[in-house]
Amino acid sequence: MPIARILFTMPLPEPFDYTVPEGMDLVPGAYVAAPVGPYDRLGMVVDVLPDQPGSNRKLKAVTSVYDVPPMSAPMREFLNWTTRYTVSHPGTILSMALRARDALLPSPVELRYRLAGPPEGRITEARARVLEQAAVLGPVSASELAAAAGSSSSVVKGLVAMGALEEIEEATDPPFPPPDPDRPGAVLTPEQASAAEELREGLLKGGYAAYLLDGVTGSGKTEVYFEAIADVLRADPEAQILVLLPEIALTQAILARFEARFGAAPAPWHSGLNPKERRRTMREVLHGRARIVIGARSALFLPFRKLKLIIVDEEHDGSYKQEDGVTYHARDLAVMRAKLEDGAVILASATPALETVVNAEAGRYIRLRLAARPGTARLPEIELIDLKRAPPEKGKWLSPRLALALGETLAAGEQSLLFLNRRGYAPLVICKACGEKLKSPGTESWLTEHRYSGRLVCHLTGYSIAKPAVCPHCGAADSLMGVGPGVERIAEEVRTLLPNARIEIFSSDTAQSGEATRGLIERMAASEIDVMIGTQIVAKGHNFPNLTLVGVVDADSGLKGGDLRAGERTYQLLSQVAGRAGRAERPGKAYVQTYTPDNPAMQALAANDRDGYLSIEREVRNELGLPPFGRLAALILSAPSADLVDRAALELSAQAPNSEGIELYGPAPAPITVLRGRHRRRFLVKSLRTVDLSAYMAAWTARYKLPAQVRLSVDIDPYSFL
DNA sequence: AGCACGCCGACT
DNA sequence: GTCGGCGTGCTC
Repeated sequence: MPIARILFTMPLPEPFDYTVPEGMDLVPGAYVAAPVGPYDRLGMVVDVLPDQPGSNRKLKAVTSVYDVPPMSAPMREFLNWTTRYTVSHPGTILSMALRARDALLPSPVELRYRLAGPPEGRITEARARVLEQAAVLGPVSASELAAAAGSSSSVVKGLVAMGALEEIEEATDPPFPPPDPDRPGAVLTPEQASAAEELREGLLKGGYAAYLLDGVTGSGKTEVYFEAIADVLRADPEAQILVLLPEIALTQAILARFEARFGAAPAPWHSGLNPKERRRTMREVLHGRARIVIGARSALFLPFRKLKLIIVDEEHDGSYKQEDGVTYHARDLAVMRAKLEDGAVILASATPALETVVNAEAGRYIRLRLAARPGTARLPEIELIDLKRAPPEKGKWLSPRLALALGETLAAGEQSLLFLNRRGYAPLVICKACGEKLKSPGTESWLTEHRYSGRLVCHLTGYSIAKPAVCPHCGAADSLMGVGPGVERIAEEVRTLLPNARIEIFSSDTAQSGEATRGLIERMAASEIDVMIGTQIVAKGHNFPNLTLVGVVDADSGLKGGDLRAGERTYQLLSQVAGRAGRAERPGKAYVQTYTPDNPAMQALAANDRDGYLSIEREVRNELGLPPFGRLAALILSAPSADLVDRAALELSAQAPNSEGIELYGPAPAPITVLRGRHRRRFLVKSLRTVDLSAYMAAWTARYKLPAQVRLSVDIDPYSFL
């Protein structure tokens, strides 16, 4: 009997072997059930080997095969590659691809009833009412039909027996309506049309290609990639398309734009789906019926049959980096997936990541530029406010210039947006009596005061306490004082400044549910809010036509903190926030408050010189051998006691293989030294671009047997160093 | 991932 | 004296 090598959706290091029962037809990629221990588990065939007659290995048999198309070869290659790249177990990566297991089963069905032939028999009043309703409602369930007719469902059954009604089975998870590429799209500007044309030529040639769609905010990137989607839909009736968006941007608005262009909403995939929606999307994807999928980063792992185009919108967005569990960057993986699928990938952004720009300049990506904003909308004028020269009044955070502009904007009936990337009321709580700064236990991280909830919260560890009445250090009463601004304090200041303005805070505290987020965005769009004060959550692609003033309260905050991408992120965030202003016919104005107006990021921002900023940044990174000019990996060890983790770190350090082009830093206390009761130590590994750093990390960690209670995690290309 | 097996604290 | 805590090891 042949032997099937099966990978299970469990964190096992390798596939297991099973015999293939007589008559079972297995191919690589087939989804199967097979016993692991006492239970049948879901697995995927990675290989089928001929019988090995000499072997007397006792193997269990495969139980059953799922009646669905097997996973495609490029998808399997992609999972293999991701396994190696992220230094994970293959089974863990497989489970990311099979998140909704019931998608492998046919859709459950419901019985529905519709009009059939002429009734044979007496038509009572109740029967007539049911038939009348059946004509109006179309196929519905017996109970719905009976309720509408004011009868009982036995009347419905009676009509079925008479042949007047017909019972049909209808899928609970119906297929998604197919998109129509030939509906009229937006009228493209000449610039958009030429970008769309270049894409079309490339896409019709087929094969792998990567594009950077580099267009300022509001330049119509979406319209351009809509045309690329239409081209791919037309060219191949089986081709599937994946559109990746940052989770926060997956709103009703973007779905509505797809629906307007293609006559049907795309299949959605994001963390907010319920199990039924999840299995529906996954089933339609794996059968190849869902043509367009729009999703957050995890949609990259859906088992498409024939994925020909991937679009990564807002490709610079930090939320594409998955930070816990298996760490990956969805943009980088999307490029690899397109390569393996022999398809195309389009990275779209107004502020592309340095990595992406460098790839484009090296010729690895084809760059398409969109410079103009369509219609009359213009990029806002950006003015730096030097806080050293024009400081706010004592105890205030808004400089006179910005305060004045807020008043003028309100008087003109227009909207303002203040941006401050600090949640809560005050980022630091200090005791006036003893000078103690309140910290999260076991860390050096300050507690933030939240007046809204009356609590002190650690934003790194999630630790929170009710604000104490006395100082926990010296016991002084009424001595605790919040220092520095958070969005709540700015809101308070604006309330004093503009008592009649309608003010709202937009942060992860006030927009905890998708519904709350949507509500805020809709009210802002409908001009029901005069001043919105938000954290970086506001810096996404929302369109507020009446927004004409943007104020950046503390542009310097992002530049602190030793993160290698801090400068780049600040630049992106600020130009995105500034880009919120004046998207419709009104010109916008942005004020950026800073203590470091001479910083290259600030200068480039004021001059609207993105490329100038990037070239400064690339010099620095090139000199230091940092990404994208070198590779970086982090390794974090954790254990319940500092002693244990220190000993393990020392041993691990001694076992590090010596290798050309590798520099090892650490062990050092990880930036969050204690997390959920575990002490953490971190290594940083820097290598040349030419080194396979994943392989190095795998080799290093494989040769070391972890002591009990010590855990290890590897993050290839870490973004946050926390 | 589950699940069983196995050694140390508070209970009917 | 047991019930049960979760640490460790195993699953073709």
